[in-house]
Amino acid sequence: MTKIPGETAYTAIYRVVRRIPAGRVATYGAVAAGAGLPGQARLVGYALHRCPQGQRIPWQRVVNARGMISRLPDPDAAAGQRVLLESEGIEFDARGAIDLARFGWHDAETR
DNA sequence: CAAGTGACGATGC
DNA sequence: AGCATCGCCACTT
Repeated sequence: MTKIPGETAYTAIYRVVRRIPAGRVATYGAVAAGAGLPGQARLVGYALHRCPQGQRIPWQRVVNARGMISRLPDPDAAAGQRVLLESEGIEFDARGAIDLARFGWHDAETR
């Protein structure tokens, strides 16, 4: 991952999230690692929390380590995210979790 | 400038 | 197995 001086961790995170292909999901930790911030999963969540719509970040493809959707004080938003992911081909189990072993995305280049 | 907070994760109990 | 706590870092008040 090319480290650009002056770039905040946020931008790096957004870039990684944007690289997540449809039909795949990445965990906060994986995104953090890909962004050059190993162990800083919180920063990823924080960055996505701001939800920069101007960059159209597919934040819905980022889930926690259990493959479940976090945040969601809004049950409506949760359902929307789930449906959106399902429409991309992602399958949820009875617990509402995603099988990371099959849908978990791992950066092949880790640039 | 100091303290609090947060879409998480790992560990302890 | 489920809950409580600490750690990590950036941003807000």
